[in-house]
Amino acid sequence: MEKLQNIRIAVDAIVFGYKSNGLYALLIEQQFGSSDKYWALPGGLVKDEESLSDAVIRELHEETNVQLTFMEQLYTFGDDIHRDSRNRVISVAYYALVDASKLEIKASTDAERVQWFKIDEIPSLAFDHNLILKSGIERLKAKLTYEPIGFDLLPEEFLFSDLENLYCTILEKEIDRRNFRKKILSFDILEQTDKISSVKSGRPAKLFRFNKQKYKELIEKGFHFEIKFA
Amino acid sequence: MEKLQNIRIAVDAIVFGYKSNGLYALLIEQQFGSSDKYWALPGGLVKDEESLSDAVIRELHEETNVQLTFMEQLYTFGDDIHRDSRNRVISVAYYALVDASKLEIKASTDAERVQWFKIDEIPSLAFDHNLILKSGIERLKAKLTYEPIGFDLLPEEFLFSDLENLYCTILEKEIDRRNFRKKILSFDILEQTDKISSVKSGRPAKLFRFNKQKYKELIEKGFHFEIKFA
DNA sequence: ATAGTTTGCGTTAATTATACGCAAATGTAA
DNA sequence: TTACATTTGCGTATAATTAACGCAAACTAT
Repeated sequence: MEKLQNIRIAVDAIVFGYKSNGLYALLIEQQFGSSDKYWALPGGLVKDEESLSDAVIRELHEETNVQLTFMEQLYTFGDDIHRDSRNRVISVAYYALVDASKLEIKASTDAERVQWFKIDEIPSLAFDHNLILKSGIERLKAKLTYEPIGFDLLPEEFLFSDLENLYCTILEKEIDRRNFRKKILSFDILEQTDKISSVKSGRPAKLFRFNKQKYKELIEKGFHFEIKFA
Repeated sequence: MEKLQNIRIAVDAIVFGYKSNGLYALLIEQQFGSSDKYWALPGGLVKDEESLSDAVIRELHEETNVQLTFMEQLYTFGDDIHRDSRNRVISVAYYALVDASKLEIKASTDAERVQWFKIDEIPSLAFDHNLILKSGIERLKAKLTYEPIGFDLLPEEFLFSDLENLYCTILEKEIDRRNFRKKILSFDILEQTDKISSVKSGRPAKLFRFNKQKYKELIEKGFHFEIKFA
C-alpha cells in the first residue's frame, strides 16, 4: 500500500473588472496568525466532492458576490513547493471577467475586506499571488486580441469609444480609432440599438451590443476574431 | 482544525513525436487489477517534495527514456470528480516534444510496454486520457502557428521539405511550398549548413538549422512568429 | 454665433498574402 | 547519352489587408 500524499489542492481566482480609467482586480484581505494581514486573490481549498470550477464559484460566492461573465482556467502553480510556507499547496488558478459597472462588492464581514485594486497599483500579496496575477494579466492581454472577451468587461450596451478605450488601456497601445471601428464592424458581430448623448460632450453616439449568437455561428463557418496593433 | 482533503494529485504527459508519415504520441500499457490492461499516458502521483515539472520528468524517465526538446503545462483536469473510478485524482497534464528520429524507446520491463501510436489511431485509453490527448493536439496545432516549436519535433538539421510536411501533416492543411519557404526564410531564424541528396530523387537540398539564439533576440525586438494558412 | 469635442464615414498608400511560372540539379529508364 | 520524372530554389503579378490620414456631422458650453 502506498503512502498517502500530503499535498493540498486549492483554487485561486483573478477577477478582472474594467472602469474607464483602467483595469482592476478584486482582492480580499486575509488574516495570517494573530496580527499579519495580507491582500490575496480570492480562493481556498477544494472540497473532496466538488469539481475544480465549482470550487472557484463557491469561493467567489463566499467572499464576494460577483456575477461572472467569463471564467477560464489559467495555470496550475505547483513548481515552487514552498509557495505556501505552512504546507505544500498546489493552486489551480482561474481568471474571470465581470461587468464592473453592475457590481456591488459584498459588505465586509468581520475583519475581512474586499476591494478593487487598479492593476498597476497592486500591493505585495500573500503567497505567490503577485506571480499568478502577472500571469493572468498576460493571458488576458493575449486573449483580448484573438477572442471577443472584451465585451465581457463592458455593460450589455456600450459605446464604441468604450470598447476602444478598453483595448487601448489594457493593451497599453495606441490604436487608430477609425481603423479600429472599421475592423470590429467588419466582423459583423455587433448590433446597434438606440442612442445616447449628453453623457459627455460631442456628437451623440450609437449604443452597440455584442451578438454572441452570431459570433458562434460565424465561428462555425471558420471565422476568426483578431485585433492587431502596431 | 480543518479536516484534511482526500484528493490525490497526479501528472500526466503527452509526448509527441513526428515521423514523415504523421504525428505520434507515446503511450504506456498499464495493468488494472489482475487482468485488465489499458494504454494510458505516462504519468503518476506527485511526490510530497517534488515540483510538478520534476514529477513529469521523473515519471517519463521511469517509464520511457525520452530526451525532451520542449515541455509545457497543458491543463489541469479536475472537473470530473470520477475521472479515476477508484479515488478522486486531479491530473495536471503536460505536453512535450521529442526528436523522434533520435529516440529509442526503453526496453519493456515485465508486462509494461511503451509504444508510439499514430495520432489518428489511438485506442481507447485509461481514465480521461483520450480527452487529455485531444486537448493536447489542439494546443499543439495552435501553438505551431504562433511559436516556432515545429523545430523541436525535427532533427537538429532538416530539409525545408521536412518542415513543410510537418506543418501540412499536423495541421491537416495544404500549403503552397514556395510561399511557405519565403515566409519562414523572411523571419531570418534559420541558418544553412551543407547539403544532402540521394535520400530521395530530385535536386539535392540544403540542410537548415533553427537558430534559437537569434529567435530570442528577435523576440526582444518585438518580432512575432506566425504562420497562417488559407 | 463661435469654439471645442466626439462621432461616423471615406480615401489613399504601403504592406502582406496568394497564386502561380520556371529553370537548376539530381536519379533513372531507355 | 539522352530524355524524363522529381524536387528544389528563386521570381513575379495580382489580390487583399493594414496603416495613416481627412473631414463633415452632431452635439455642448460660452
